Amino acid sequence: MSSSCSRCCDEKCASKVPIFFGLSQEDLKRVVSLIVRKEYEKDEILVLKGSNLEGLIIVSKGRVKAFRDTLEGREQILYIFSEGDFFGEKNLLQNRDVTYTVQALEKTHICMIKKVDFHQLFRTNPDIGLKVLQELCNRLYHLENALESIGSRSVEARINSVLLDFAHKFGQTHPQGIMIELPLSREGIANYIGLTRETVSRKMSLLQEEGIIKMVGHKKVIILNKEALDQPVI
Amino acid sequence: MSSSCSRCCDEKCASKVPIFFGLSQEDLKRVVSLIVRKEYEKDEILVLKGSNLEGLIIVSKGRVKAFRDTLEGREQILYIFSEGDFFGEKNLLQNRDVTYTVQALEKTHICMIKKVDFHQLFRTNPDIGLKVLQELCNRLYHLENALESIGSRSVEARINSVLLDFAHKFGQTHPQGIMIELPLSREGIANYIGLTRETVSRKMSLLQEEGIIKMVGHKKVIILNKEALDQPVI
DNA sequence: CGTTCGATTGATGTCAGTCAACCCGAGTGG
DNA sequence: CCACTCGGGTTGACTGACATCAATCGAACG
Repeated sequence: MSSSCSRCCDEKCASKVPIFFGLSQEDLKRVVSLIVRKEYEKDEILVLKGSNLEGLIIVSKGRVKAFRDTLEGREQILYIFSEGDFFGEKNLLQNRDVTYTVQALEKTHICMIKKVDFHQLFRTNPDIGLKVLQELCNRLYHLENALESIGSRSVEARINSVLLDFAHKFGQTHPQGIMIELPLSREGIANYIGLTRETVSRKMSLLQEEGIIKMVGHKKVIILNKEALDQPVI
Repeated sequence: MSSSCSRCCDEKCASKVPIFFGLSQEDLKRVVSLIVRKEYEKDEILVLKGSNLEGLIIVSKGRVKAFRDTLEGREQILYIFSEGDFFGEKNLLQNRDVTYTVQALEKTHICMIKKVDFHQLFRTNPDIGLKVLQELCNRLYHLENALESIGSRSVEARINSVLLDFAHKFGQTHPQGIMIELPLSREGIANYIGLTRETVSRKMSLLQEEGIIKMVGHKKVIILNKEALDQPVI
């Protein structure tokens, strides 16, 4: 837990996280000393909806999904958190229970800062509060966009927007366009945008036929024509 | 603008707003001195998507809707803000343009605090930052719920959840149940939950036939059986 | 090479959207 | 006080797109 390697990882973790950008060396060291690390295997549950979380959790490696079970029995995926993202902020300030279940999509490392420690940090470094505020604004922005595109009745628009979203978050430049390592299965994508896996499958096949994307196996996609995805679909 | 009446209204305004709860008398007075008031008639636009907003806007009387125009030409309503709610926070901290258009649903009074003034206030009263943080968490919570219910394919679930939402925000106790003064027309409700006005109409008629709600004119609804709306709908 | 689980494809049914007609209540003017 | 008008709300018939069910495929792993 406190070997020199994990410590170095901690520092890397802390410095990767936007909310700690701009901290002095000493402050950063203090943050690192407060961090508790943990690892999760694929499919492991990090937190369960309705449980009480003892702190703020920052993803330092890997990807997780945050979702709720709908009344119909589906999962509604709300967020995909990856390197540098954090969650658990609602519990930090208010004494709310977690409002979603978080599950690892792959092997994942996290850092946790306990509630009391964060409060302490917050008091001595008001800038961190500002950073958190900004990050929450970003998340609001993300959700507003998601709501707009899901509220949109056009299924194509939803698919396009989720592909662009993934390209933005996980895309790598590639000779033919943008290569995405998909964080979710077809079913996962379906649960993200409120469709069935079959429909997602069909629509993605269509996009491939049209030469807009190219599937590489099932877990990778190359976006060949990004502009086409941005076009308004009626 | 600074007659004794409007001043008294200002104080009422400031004290009604959760983010100013817990301020000392002097601080409250300072806030009041910074407030600029404005009034809007029904249907007037308060801010236009993409424009730049000079400050934080607090609704002190009336109701407004925040929406975006979708690619399909529909409005996607994101929020209904009423007494005590604020918006414009994204512009306050980051230099983002407004991400939605805000329009008055009825005659509305607002208070505005300029960006610089707010920053000043923020520096001398860090607690306000915490309050804003909490409020943003609430809004995240609201959007997550909205996403869950819109993402849900069940149309009934969407209608039920918007009715419960309105009951929570605008409901008055009534001998027969909860009376709601609807902030939106059928079309508005449809735009809120991603349906058509006809479907909203049909489903609400159904709910009335089942004895779960009762419509009073077109603008009021009494919820007779709140529990039924909470039931999982397949 | 075989097994397994996810992805795809096909056939069918259902339900919300669309278009169109009609209703109703509020406001207006005779 | 009633007739008229107008805009939102309701209702009906039809259509089409997505869900559903079922069969098949195929990639990834041992």
